Amino acid sequence: MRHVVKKQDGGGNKPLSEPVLYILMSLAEMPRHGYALIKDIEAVSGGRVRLSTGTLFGAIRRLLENGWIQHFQQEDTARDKQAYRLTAAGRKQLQLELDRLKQLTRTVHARLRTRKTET
Amino acid sequence: MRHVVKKQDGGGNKPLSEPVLYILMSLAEMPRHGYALIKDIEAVSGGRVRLSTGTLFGAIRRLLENGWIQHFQQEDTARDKQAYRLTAAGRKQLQLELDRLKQLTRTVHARLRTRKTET
DNA sequence: TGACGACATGTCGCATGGCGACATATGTTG
DNA sequence: CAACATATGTCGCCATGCGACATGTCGTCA
Repeated sequence: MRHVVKKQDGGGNKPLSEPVLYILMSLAEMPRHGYALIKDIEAVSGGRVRLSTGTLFGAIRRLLENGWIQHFQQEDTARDKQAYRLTAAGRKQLQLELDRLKQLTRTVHARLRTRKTET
Repeated sequence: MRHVVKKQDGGGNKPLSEPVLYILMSLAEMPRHGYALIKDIEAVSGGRVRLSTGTLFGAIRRLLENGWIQHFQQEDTARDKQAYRLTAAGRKQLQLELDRLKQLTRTVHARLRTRKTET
């Protein structure tokens, strides 16, 4: 008997993880498939963020379940490429995260200079 | 026989978790004990971030091991309060995280407006 | 032609970490 | 004294990150 309570996030309080944030960010520009995401994220982060496929496809599955991204059919779908695109909900989440990030940055910045005690 | 390879982070590439970031931020202002951290973080985040003690003391233990914070003796140590203070290393990490955050914010901001395809 | 590297998608299992629930004790106040 | 805030800590579940492995295609170059 295990009532596994779905941790459904109604309020949307928890911060996005770095992989998720980068994926949404990448898709905000244009639809991409998995491998392209890895390459783009590596490029846009200056080589610092390199997603492993384990991370990527796990995150993609959850994002699809969330409805933050969805499958996207490209006209020139050459091979087995499955592109994804950001949904309106996903874009909204990204915007919210950006706001959170800005707020956080301001707060940290302030705290780093308001040192009250010298040691 | 399990040679558990210490994931010692030489480069310092991974982002700080939200709890850790807030703890360092709070201690950047002044030394505090555990309970005071919880209260301060809740206040400074506008009530959004409420650390559970499970999260807090786990994080504190790791931060002590890292050498990013250390015990701090208050003169008026009334009871069993154990205060912590940020070390130079911890302050440096917080500064690095701030830089990372600023960079990230800029990038996300840019991507959210450079939409290349309309759907 | 065969080998190699880039492209592309996916699974598995381990370690880490967040967090709710619980346990305990003291100080404060109506 | 009852109730609540202060204060510190543990335990166990579960979600997630991520390296390792598996598999297949495509282009190209010796």
